[in-house]
Amino acid sequence: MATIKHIARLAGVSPTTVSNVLHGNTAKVSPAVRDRVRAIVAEENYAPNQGAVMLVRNRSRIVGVILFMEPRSGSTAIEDPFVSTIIGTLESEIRAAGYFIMLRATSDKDEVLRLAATWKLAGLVMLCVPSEISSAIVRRIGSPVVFVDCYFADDGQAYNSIRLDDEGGAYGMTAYLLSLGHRRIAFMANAADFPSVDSARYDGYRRAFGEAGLDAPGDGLVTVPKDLDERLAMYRALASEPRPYSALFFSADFYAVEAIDYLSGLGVSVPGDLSIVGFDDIWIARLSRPRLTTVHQDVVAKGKAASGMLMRLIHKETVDDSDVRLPVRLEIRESAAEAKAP
Amino acid sequence: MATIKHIARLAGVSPTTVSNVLHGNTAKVSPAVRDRVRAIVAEENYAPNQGAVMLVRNRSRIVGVILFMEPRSGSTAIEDPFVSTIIGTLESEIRAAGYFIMLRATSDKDEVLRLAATWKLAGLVMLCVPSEISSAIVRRIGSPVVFVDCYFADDGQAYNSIRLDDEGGAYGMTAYLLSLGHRRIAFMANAADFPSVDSARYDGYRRAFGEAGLDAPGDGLVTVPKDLDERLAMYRALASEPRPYSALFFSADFYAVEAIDYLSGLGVSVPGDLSIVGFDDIWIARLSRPRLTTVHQDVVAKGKAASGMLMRLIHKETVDDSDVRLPVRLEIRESAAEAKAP
DNA sequence: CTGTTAGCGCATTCAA
DNA sequence: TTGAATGCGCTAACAG
Repeated sequence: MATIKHIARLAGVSPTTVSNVLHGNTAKVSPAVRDRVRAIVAEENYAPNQGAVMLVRNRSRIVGVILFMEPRSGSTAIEDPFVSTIIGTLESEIRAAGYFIMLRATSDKDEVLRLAATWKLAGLVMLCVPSEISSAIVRRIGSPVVFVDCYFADDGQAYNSIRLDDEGGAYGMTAYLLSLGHRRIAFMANAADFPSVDSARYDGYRRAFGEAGLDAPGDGLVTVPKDLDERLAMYRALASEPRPYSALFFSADFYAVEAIDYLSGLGVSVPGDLSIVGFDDIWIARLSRPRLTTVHQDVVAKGKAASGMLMRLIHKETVDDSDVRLPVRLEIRESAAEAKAP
Repeated sequence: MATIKHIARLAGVSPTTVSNVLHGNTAKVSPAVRDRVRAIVAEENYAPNQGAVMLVRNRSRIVGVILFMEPRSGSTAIEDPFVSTIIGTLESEIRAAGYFIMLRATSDKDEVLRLAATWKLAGLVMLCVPSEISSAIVRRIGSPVVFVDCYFADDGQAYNSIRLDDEGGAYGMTAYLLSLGHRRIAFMANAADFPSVDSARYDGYRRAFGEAGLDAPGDGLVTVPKDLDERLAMYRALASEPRPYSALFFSADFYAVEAIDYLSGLGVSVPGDLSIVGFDDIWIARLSRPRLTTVHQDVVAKGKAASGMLMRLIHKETVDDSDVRLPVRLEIRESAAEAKAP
């Protein structure tokens, strides 16, 4: 293992000089020495011991990417296509910025705190964290944190946040369904606890009814179970006559695609018998049959925004907008159609 | 930031004693002191400075997860559903073993070497690495490495490897297609350069023909372009009359699903006009219409096997089987049917 | 322009 | 049973 001391010995200079060359403090080093040292550094394949760097700077070049995990949701949320896309984008952005990625799935705020402390993390990106947790973390952590797709309690704290125009997207989709003549529209979400992505989308859903001079159905909010079997039972109930709804607006494409697939198997025609739409536009949305009408978001832009904001925070540059709301757009494909006349 | 020294001061003992308590060297510490120190450690939320630990042990508790990336393939391979599933599994397994995950996508062997050196990695898991690279890495790295889904040049080196029975799986699928009466079967892969996953699967394809007393078509190996537009052009060519093949055996579900979708849009009936099958059984395979007939692999088992083997290597335990071949099975769904009589 | 030195937090050896 | 001393590799302040 090449060390600075080792390089210095080979070059016949002191460790400090090597360190200066490595850090580009070339003003302090003669060109001849600089080139000689550089050659040896390259030749010996020198790589700094990041442990030593951490120790002396009290900071590492690691960015923690924290994936919030439901306590009981078994193994892995990473295979969610949305999550994997954002992780992929974050990886390439953070790497390009010269940092290293530590990936961790957890549901425990203390674990996040411990991770940041033990590795002296340069910063963190937190995905899909509920508000109690983000609040506790922001209050007690030393490193800069950027939250992606999180909503926060109104507790007067400052959060650096990248999210979507969830309310507006859901508003647009609901307005579109209303324009097709649907009135019995269900908003389907895991849980619309306030504040959260789902609650913001639910707000948009209700606003669309309100602005159309209509009341949202009293039973318009439907909880999607996490358990697959329970979910399939729910799909069956939604399909059986008399159909309780004419359109299902899922807050996540994943479930929408699953529902389309399952209901097609049951002989329900989508969108002939039932319109089904989603939110997110994950890449399989256009592979489903019929292709899913959904709300499109730009996940790559989201990853870039998150990593860009984090880097500015790390470098203590000013962040003009610390609550970015990325736009979304309605992506009309085939899974929603005009409501049948009653 | 709580340090050992800090804890020691609070407990009125020496740093050494605190260290002994933390490491469970309880034989050297009186029970009273032990409990007092433990209480303070918990209260102060002590977390060791991993930089210092790295420095003194010359080893970190980080496992590198390296995702091989085609040099020109743009951003992110992580969103490949197979890759995201295996990363998710690795994350949970490695975390459970008490290690941290450093995720990195790269196509550069020197970068891998530098990563291992600079972070004193405890071990590495390398995904889908071509043989030239694995050979160079294994020769020059200090840390244990487990390769997942890699094939190796016959260079006499020892590789720790987890992979599938690729040859057998492709054999089984091809035999199945032959039993349906297909003869004009194309084997569709990005590149069947030897040695690789694709070449092993291609071997299985040819063996099935051989054992049936048949010759594989001379034009049986078809290269799938990486570029989407080129791929779509190829699908069109495959669909136009006279159809060059009656069945397409894709070496990856991803392309099979894409082809089914695209060709359905062109009015080609699958499997009526053309049988299409895949390999891997990614989760969207059962969402496609028709559902994809494919070769199923157990990705979770693969992740567990990889992490388990790596942990044994890290702890210098003996590894009985350093070249694990996980079984696969034919998953017959709907996308392949009997060949039409000519 | 170059070298000497101190100290970051921890594990470990040796001494008490 | 406890503590003092050492050194891991590096950066930065300072001295030459």
